[in-house]
Amino acid sequence: MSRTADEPLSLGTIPVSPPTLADVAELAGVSRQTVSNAVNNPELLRADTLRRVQNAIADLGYSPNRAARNLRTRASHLVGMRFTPAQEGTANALMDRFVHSLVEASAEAGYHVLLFAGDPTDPVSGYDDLLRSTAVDAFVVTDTFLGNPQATWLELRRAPFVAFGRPWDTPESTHPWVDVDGAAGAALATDHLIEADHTKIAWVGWRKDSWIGEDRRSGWSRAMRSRGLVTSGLACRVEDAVASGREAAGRLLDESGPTGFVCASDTLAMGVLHALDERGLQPGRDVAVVGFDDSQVAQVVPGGLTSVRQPLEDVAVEVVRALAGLLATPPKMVPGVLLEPTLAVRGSSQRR
Amino acid sequence: MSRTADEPLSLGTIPVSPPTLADVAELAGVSRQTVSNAVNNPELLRADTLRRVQNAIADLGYSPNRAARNLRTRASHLVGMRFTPAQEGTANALMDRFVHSLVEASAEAGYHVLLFAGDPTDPVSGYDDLLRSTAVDAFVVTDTFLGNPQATWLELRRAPFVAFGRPWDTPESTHPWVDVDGAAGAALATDHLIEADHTKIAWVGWRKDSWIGEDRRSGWSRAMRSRGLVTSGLACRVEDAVASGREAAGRLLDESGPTGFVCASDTLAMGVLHALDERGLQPGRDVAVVGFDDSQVAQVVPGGLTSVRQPLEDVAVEVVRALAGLLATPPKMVPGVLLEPTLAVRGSSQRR
DNA sequence: GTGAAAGCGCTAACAG
DNA sequence: CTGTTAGCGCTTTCAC
Repeated sequence: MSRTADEPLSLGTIPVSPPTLADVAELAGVSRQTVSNAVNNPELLRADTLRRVQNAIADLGYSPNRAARNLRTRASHLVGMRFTPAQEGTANALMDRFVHSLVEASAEAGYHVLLFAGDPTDPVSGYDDLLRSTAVDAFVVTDTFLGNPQATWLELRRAPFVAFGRPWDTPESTHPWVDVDGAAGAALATDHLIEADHTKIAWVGWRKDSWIGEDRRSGWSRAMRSRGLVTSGLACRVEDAVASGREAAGRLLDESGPTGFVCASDTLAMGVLHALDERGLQPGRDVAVVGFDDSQVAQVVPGGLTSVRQPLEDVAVEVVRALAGLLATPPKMVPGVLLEPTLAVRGSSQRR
Repeated sequence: MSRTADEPLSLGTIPVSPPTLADVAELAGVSRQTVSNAVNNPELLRADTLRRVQNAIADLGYSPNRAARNLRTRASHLVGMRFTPAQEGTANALMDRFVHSLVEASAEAGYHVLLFAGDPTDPVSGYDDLLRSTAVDAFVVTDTFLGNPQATWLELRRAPFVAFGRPWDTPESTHPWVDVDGAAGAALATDHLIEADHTKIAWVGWRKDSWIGEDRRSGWSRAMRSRGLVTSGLACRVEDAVASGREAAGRLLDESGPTGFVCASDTLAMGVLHALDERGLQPGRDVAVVGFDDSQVAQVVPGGLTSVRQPLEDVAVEVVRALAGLLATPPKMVPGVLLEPTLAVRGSSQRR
């Protein structure tokens, strides 16, 4: 069952072994090294030699063996990203949209994205093995909802990584990061409602232990105050779930009678829509609602849900840019990058 | 245990070079091969030797270098999956849910998932390079909405792959596949409405060139006919978009007055909800609606959208099982696997 | 500009 | 059971 002399045989479903540098060299009548140069440093070759080699490469359908190249260059051209299951019932498909963008942006920089699972209870699981086995060149760290132990851990190990999300809890961190200005987003949403003559605008946000949540909330309160509008009695902090948003909206409606809601997530905003629905109030006409993240839910719900949209495509591009900087020789450290969100205006915030 | 004399230096952000087999061997006082055996064939070692080696491995934090192992074993333990951007405004986050499951299922089988981008206009782009550079051991092919040129292409190259989706257009294919019985799902939805005493149940489906769409449609018509219910004038085929679903539902409502809708997707079902909304009809109470795919939209839309749910976790497990079979020596070909969907019942199909 | 030699870290085959 | 030998396919010196 072993490979004899020159005959590459098909092992199970695996096709004949692909051509190697040596095969190309033989066909082109040059040495292996010259083929390598043709691939990696074409400017070193004489024009006609180069063409001859390139023809041989094309004829054979040669592509350098990744494992061999990785071993030699000590680089895998892979970026690892932990991909934990989104909890169901949450409108938060944000990460998925980001992954798509990341895959595309990485491809342009010559990188592939390696997804790995991790024990949800251990924020650091999965990284260690990939790092020690040099399976990836760097990581993209995303799940920074509550603090960011991964960043601290990776920094300690001097592993190259870029975070999507600021190091809220560790301001002394020096790793590259890319983030979206949540406060600006919430302010954008609030201003949008204020311009439509709303004055009692409520905030439905996340538990206080979420840095992101507090950031977004600050945008709401800043926008309100800058227009001289009161905020007291108009805010609440709950779990990120439809039911929580519904309850919170019901309570706020009963107690303070807001005419507008700005929410920390589309999930919460959907909860607000539920509450309006129950009371026979129509979104947009009676009460304005703005969500956050511009999920698919916001886009297809009847009437449409106005929502703050994060520029995830740009985030991915910046992440890859930072990654490329980290991995360059010498490394070029890219400082933190903060991007501005936009507002996708739909029926839930407009009188029809 | 720290490194001796020739201390590897830190290159930029790259940490000290990780320990190798030789380092472990030296520390444990055995040969490199013994360490390799301790990792790959522990049963070959004497208990005390094994323990000594394992201690050394733990002390050093050793993990086999992937590239070297890949080169030697001609396997990367990576499965490639093309990840094309989902079109926005579509409730179809199905693939994302699948990817999550796939990552988890793969991890248990010792595989990581490599995502790659591809030119959306060329269904085969991206595969070729990965295959020739032996960067992945196999592929998971998913985007089989309209036919499946990838499968044919990969089969021709004898590349190992498993498809999520049946080879509708190439029944002569012999590759492994896993799919969900769409006809059964639609029948499930239809029966659900029939049991609630609906008799005029409409079908809102996809363009006729979609095999999947026709399959699902057949489940509806079969269920209707088996109860002696008429189907004529109750079906339409449109683009998979909210607006199309809305128009189609409006037309059907005006012309045939159905009291129930079964849709080929949640996106279309959302369109139906729009149409009901416009006419002041309440989903569930006045008209029943069932979607397909149980997207997050179905879960969070006010009232909830009843939807056919594909068992994606199981699909992923079966895909990995088939993959493992393909990659085993000798390969064990797994035949096609067809899984049954379930129905997630929510407000849109129940009188409240 | 091109070629020859060396070796990245690992594991398959064999010898002891 | 353990150690020795060889080489996966590639790139990095360094001669020519």
